[in-house]
Amino acid sequence: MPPKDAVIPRTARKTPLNRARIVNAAIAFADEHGLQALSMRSLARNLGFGVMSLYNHVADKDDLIDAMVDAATGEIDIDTTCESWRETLRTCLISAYKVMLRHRWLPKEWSRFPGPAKNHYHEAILRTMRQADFPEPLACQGFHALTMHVVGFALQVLEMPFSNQEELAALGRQALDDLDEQAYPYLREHVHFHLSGQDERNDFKYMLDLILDGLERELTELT
Amino acid sequence: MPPKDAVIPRTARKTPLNRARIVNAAIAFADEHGLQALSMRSLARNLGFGVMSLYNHVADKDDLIDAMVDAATGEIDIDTTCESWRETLRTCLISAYKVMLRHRWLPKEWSRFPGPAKNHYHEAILRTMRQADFPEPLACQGFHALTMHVVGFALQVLEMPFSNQEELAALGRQALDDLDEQAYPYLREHVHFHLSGQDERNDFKYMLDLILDGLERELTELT
DNA sequence: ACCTGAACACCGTTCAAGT
DNA sequence: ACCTGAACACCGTTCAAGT
Repeated sequence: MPPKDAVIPRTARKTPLNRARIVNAAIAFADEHGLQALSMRSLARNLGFGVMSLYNHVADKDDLIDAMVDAATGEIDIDTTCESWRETLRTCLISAYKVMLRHRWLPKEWSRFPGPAKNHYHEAILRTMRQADFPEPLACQGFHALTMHVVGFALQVLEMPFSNQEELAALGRQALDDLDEQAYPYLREHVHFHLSGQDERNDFKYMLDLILDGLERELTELT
Repeated sequence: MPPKDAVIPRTARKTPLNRARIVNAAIAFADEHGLQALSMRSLARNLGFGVMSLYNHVADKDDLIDAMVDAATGEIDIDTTCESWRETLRTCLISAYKVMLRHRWLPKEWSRFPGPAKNHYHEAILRTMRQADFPEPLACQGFHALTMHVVGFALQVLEMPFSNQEELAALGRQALDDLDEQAYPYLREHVHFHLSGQDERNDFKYMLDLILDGLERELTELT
């Protein structure tokens, strides 16, 4: 055991940097503090390196964010062992939705040039439908309806800046108080409806099943 | 007519700044160059004022962007003269979609704390359904399905960084070339399908009508 | 009331120099 | 091959001073 302040040989002082370490640290940082708080300088400090060290593994900040998006997208669980096309899509999309909630910065960055993980995810959805004999136009329509639902719903949920149930209630009442009764009676009713907890029909899975119902109906009508 | 370089009295040299002028200039700038190119300094230069003049009318950049979002949202046409709830919603949502395409930065900033114009827009949608005897849960579901479709579809369309048809084709072929045939056969097929122009089922209005169909069906089943 | 330049504390990134 | 500090050209915003 070396004494406390032994001089560690320069080369062994710290494990060397690499792309994956940088990307993971960036994701962890953005998960905790938000993507807009992520700077190259703070990230480097966090890793114990000078800023410019990052640029040996990453072209620029944009390249870093692209890599973050693809790494997070890779967390989507693609289970190919399900019995039906419906179950395959359901589990895959629910997993995608959970990834979006885990990485709250992801939905807004979703519309970047697709990396391999996103291609893999999209391929899986399309393959599932085409191999279940969806005609091409229906597969295309289903693809867009389903993928849009995931990111659209995530955006709509995350748009409210709270994390737990009490915060939601507090913010909801605040919103209610801010809304003029004369000008926005139906909006007030809507907020009140959400606060009352009767809106099970409006959660992610319920509306996902509605889309799947529609696809199933169209598919059986065709055969 | 004063000579070319007559000294204009200081007080009349330029029409004074105000919030609306700043917000409009910011919107025009963001429409042209993208929101990420908008800086307080460039905006002020554009208006012919010093940077700090802006802060007499705007709390900070965030306040400015909030104002931009609400001003753009105010461009949504809310027509209350339609004959049916269906036609009212249809025209309103198509108008909202067009606004999103006109201000390409808007969808990503949509999830900000709602201003009066957004409240007005949301109120109109909810009022239309409730006054057509939609029960509260169905109105809530329809509200979220419809509003999500507008911003979700806009995001998905704008995610492709081209503006005209030729660019689309060029970028599509590029995307095709980049996709490994072995790894992504179905994704290649999908891109090819879009390029072939057979995807009329996947435009904004077609899918909007699908949602409206679903709501109409549920409404008539209930009565 | 409205405008302003200087100054501050930050950015991302280039470059030339280190090992 | 990987790391680095100094420097550059930008940010948003505070402040104190002008009219």
